[in-house]
This record gives sequence, C-alpha cells and structure tokens, in this order.
Amino acid sequence: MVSIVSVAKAAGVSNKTVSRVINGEPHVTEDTRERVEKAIRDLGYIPNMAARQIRSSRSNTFGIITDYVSTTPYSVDIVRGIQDWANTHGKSILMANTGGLPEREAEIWKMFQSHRIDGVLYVTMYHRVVDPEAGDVSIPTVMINCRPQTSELLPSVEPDDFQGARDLTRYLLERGHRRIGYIRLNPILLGAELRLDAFRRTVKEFGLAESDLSIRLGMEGPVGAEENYVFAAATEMLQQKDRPTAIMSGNDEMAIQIYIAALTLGLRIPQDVSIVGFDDFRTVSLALKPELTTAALPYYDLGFQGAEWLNGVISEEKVRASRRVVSCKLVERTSVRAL
Amino acid sequence: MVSIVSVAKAAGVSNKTVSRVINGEPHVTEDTRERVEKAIRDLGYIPNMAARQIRSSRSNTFGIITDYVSTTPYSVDIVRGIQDWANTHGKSILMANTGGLPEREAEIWKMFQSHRIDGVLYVTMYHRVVDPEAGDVSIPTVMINCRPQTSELLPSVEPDDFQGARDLTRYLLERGHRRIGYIRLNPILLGAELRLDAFRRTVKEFGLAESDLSIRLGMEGPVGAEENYVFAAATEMLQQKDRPTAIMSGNDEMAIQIYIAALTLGLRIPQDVSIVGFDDFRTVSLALKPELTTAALPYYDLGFQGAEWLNGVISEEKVRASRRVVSCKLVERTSVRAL
DNA sequence: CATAAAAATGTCGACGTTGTCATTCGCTTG
DNA sequence: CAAGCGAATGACAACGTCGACATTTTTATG
Repeated sequence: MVSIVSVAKAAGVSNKTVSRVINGEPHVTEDTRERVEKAIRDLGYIPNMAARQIRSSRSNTFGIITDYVSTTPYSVDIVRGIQDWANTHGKSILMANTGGLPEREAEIWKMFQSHRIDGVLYVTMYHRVVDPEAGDVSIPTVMINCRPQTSELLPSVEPDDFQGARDLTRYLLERGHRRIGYIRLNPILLGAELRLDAFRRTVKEFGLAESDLSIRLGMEGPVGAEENYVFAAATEMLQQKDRPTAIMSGNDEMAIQIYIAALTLGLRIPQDVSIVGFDDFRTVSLALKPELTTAALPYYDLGFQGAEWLNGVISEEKVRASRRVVSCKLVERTSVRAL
Repeated sequence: MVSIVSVAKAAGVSNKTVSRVINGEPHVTEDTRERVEKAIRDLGYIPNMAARQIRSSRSNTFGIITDYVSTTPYSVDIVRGIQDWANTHGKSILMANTGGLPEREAEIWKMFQSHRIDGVLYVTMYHRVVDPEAGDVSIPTVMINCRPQTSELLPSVEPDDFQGARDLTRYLLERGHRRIGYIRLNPILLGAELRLDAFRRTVKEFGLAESDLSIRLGMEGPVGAEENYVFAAATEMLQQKDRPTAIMSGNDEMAIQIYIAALTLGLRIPQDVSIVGFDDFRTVSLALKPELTTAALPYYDLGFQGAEWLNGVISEEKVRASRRVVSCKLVERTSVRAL
C-alpha cells in the first residue's frame, strides 16, 4: 500500500509537507499543495489510521456497546443517528454487542481500549437503568436510552417517556374520554414506569378517580423472555360492563393484540373503542388499520445527540454528569375518535 | 498508557518476550510466562491494536456496510450474527451505513481502507441485487442478504426465499386449501419475486389452475417510500364470492393488515380464513392472535455464516464467487386450520 | 567430556505518520 | 542594502509492536 513516503517523493517535497496537506494545515503554498494532491490522486494514497493513532494519540473512533439479546427493532435508529453524526464529523464506529452478558461486556471494554477508542456510547434496547463498567476506566462515555445508577458520573440522553404518555393521556381526555384502560409494558423497564406514572398523574390532575381507570399488566419478566398477557388483558377489559372508551397501550407492539382483541369481540376501532400506542414503530403503527395514534420514541435523535455530546465530553475532558431528555412527539393518526 | 516496554522492565525480560507471551508463541518457559503475566496484570497493560496493525499488517477488523434508510427491524439479526461470530474469533467490527446513498458508500470504502480492515461484509435491509463498489478494490468481500450483479466475482449468502415459500404453499395444500390468495411484497425485491415464483410453481405442480389463485400486489415503490395496498387488497379478496380459504402474505408485517381486514369483515382466523406470513419477525408473528404460521428468515445465520466465510476468504486469499442459500424454516403456529 | 541440536531469550530495525524544532526563503521596513 | 519577522519547508525522532535474525542457554547423544 502507498505511504506518505511515496507521495512525498512523487511530489518532490518532504513527508511532513504531505502530512500538512492531507491534514489541511496552514503554511503550504498553493503550488505545493496542488503538486501534493496530484501525487495523492495518481498514487491512490489513503492515510493509515493506525499510524495516526500511534503518533498522535487520536483514533477518531467511537465505540458503541449494545445489549441486543434478540431481534430488536426499536433502537436500530439510535445506531443510525450515531452513524449519521459520525459520518459528517469524520469519526469511525466500532461496534460490539454484549448480548446481555456481563462477562462479554468486560471483554468489549478491553477490546475498545486496545483500539484506543476516543469514547463509548452505551446503548440499550429498552429504556432502563444500567450499571456499566465504565467506572473502572476513564474512557469518556455517554449513556443512550439508559440511565446509570446514581453513583456513576455519566451523562445520559434518554427519551421523555413521561411527557409522551402525559401528552397522549391529555389527548384522550381532551377528546372526551373518561373511562380509559391502560395496559402496562414490562414493569422492569424504566420506560414502563414513567409512562404509567404519567398516565396516573395526568388523569388525577384532570380530576378523574382511580375507579374510572382500568390498569392491567401486559407483560413481565426478563427482557427477551417476557410473559405476555396483552391479548387476554385487552379481551377482559373490553368485556367489562363499563368497558373503557379508550385504551392506552404500553407500546405499539402490544397495540396489535389490543386491536385484534377488539375486532374479535366485534368492536370497531375507533368508533367503539379508541386505541393509542407508544413508540411509533412504523412497521406496526402504520400497518394497523386504522393507523395508530402514538407518541414517537426519538431514537434517531437520541443517537445523534448522544454522539454529539460524547464528542463534546472528549474534547473538554470534563465529565458533566447530567441527563438530557428528548421529547416523544405525539403522532396523531386515525385510531382515536372524539366522544 | 502502559506499553510493552514497561511490562518488559517490570518482568525483567525483553520486549520481544512480552510479545511472545501475549501472542501465545512457543518457546517461553513457565516461569518467564508467569512473571510476564503478573507484570501485565499489575500494570494493566492492554495491547495497542494500531501498533500491531502497522507492524504486522493485520487489523483483525471486519467492516460492515449497511444500507439502512429507515427503521429496519428485519436485518438487525444479521449484524448480531456477525458480531457473535466476531466476538468468539477475536475480530472487531467497524460499522458504517450508506443510508442508501452511493456517494457515502465510496467514502465508506475509503474509510475502511484507512483502517486497513481485513474484509467487508456488505449487508442489505432487504434481499435484493446490488452493485457494490468492491470491484474497484481488492478487499475481500462477502455479500449478505444480497446478490452481486453477475459481472462481479463476489461470494454471497442469501436466504432461500423460494424454499420457504414453497414449504408454506405445500403446508396449505396439505391441509386441504385449494383457493389460496397471495398478497405480494414489493416487486423490486428479489425476495418478493422468489416467494411468488415458488408459490406459483408449487400450486402448479400440485395441479391447481391459475384460476384457483388470487394474486394481488400488496406494496410497491422505492424502499422506504412504498405505496401500501395490503389492507385494501385483503378486504377486496375476502369479499370475493369465492373467497380464498387461505391467504399467503408477502411478509409478516403485511399479515397485520390482512388479519385486521379479515376481523373487520367478521371473519374468524383460522376458522374462516387461514393466514400465513413470511419472515417470522417475532414482534409481529407472536403479537398476532392467533399466532402466525410463517417461514423464518434466517438472519442470524446469514450473519454468522457470512462472517465465517469472509474469514475463510481472507485467509485463503482466493475469491471463489458462489452463492450460499440458507433455508427458511417453516414455523407452525395457530393461524392455519385444516379443511 | 565434547559436540550438536533444540529451546529460550534478546537485539534491532521496520511499519506509517506526525510532533517538535531547525532551517531556509520571501517580504517588509528603516 | 541590511536586518528582522513571518511564512514555508524540511529533518528527525517518537509512538508501540513484532518480524527477522542473532545470541545464549539447555538438553541430548556419542
């Protein structure tokens, strides 16, 4: 492979001058620069990042740690957001997956260190609390879609589940719904807790009694091995004497089952029962008929902002632990009617 | 950061001996090895991959190029399969996304070269034909879930859509179904073509007339911007005088709409109409009630086998262009009844 | 014991790039 | 014209590791 030495010889300059040209350093005449650029083109020179990393202690590479244990459609857009940011800022992405195994996580940190990555983005499938091993090392780290345990001084960027669920709840209340069912996402997830909390608070603020609500557990258990009660819960809920006029689903995936339960019972959506989801996973929210009103998890933005933030942490060499939340915008479609 | 020099001094050996220990080379006494390993532990030494790459011309890193233009749940497992293989074979994964843009693809190849990656896995969201720019360079490359245009000498590993759809068709025929509807996936996708072709051939071999079939287009247009006719097509098909007793859906996502169409028309699944999908995207196939019978796209295996194959290509330095297909196993659930 | 071979260890330069500082060239001012 | 300053370029060693080969030590054999 072509090195700086060949380019320098071809252009009749020193190695250092070639380096100045490719790094856009000042103090290079136009004539010299053109000669060098021509030699680079002619010889097909491509810089060796490894040599740069050794000499300059900059790898310009971010590591991403993910915890995917199964098909996980939800947070792919986080990675896409990170990659789009990285692409426009000259950073490379080294990617590794723990598969949910702590031992593998330790290996990954070590692998990242061997690559001298500049920083780490720790990404989770679901919005939850985690205990990353970053505390053992001083690699700049930003948590995405997850929250470090309180003893850790790590920045995190998370979706605003509370605001999203609050807005959905208000949306239903403003359209006259008073008897509202809520089928709850897996309780081990922070997102599930925040959404339910928002639901409860919002209806309370509105003056509704808890007895006007119908709250059921939709799923529970370890991620990737959940027990699923959604269809049964929705069926039971919709067969109540005073059945709810609207159901809030813990997420869009669960809404599939709620739709099917309603239709199977001969109920029309939204005429007989309105349904809202959460996350705007388009494969589902647009596939359901009528199309699902939901709050969109801002995964792409989480990724993009996380990468941006990490870059800031790296250049400032000062970790300011704080949490940023990105709002979950309400996406109005056709699954809700006004009473 | 700690280097080999510090370890060597602490262990009282040469740099090269430390190198021998960390690389598991022979001709190191047990006593020496232990001294070195202790020094490594005490000092927290982690090898610098960049220095290794420069000196030994081995990066032990694979590049993955993806073409994700939107939320794409389907092929995440490809990446997971690749990563699991890489993890157990000491390879790192550098990941970049074209977002479907050819210009970005050229930049990515260049970035990979600057990292001196050992080889490239070219991964597509959907099973289709592509024209990667690998032809311009001699980096070992394996196509995953996609097929190079015939002029390229590149190995590919693809799902056997034909076999999967053939098995599903037989499954329905064996259960007595003779009037079968087929709602077709986006025609620009190779997978769509293969599945429909299998359907047609299998029913023909079975002796059914084309007039016993009902084939509709479900979606069409550029990936990420498809027009979607599934719900309308299913509704129309199910309102036919001789409506089909079973419907084959181009994929699981489309099956959501077919389910809803059937239920909205007051038809029971599978009593009145049986439904099968394709791809076993579990978020959907398990969420549908009754659970969907389908053929599973072997994404994890595609990834795993692709990485394995690339490793072989790299070490043999000889590209044998050929196509491997991985079967799509029929997953029997409860959406089909026997007549 | 002497010799040869194998095992064990060490020396040194190479890889590609850039940080640091030295040197040269060109321009401006008195 | 000379001196000073800034721009432009170059020289060289350093970064961390390992390939290639040299040297030393140990073991086996006659």
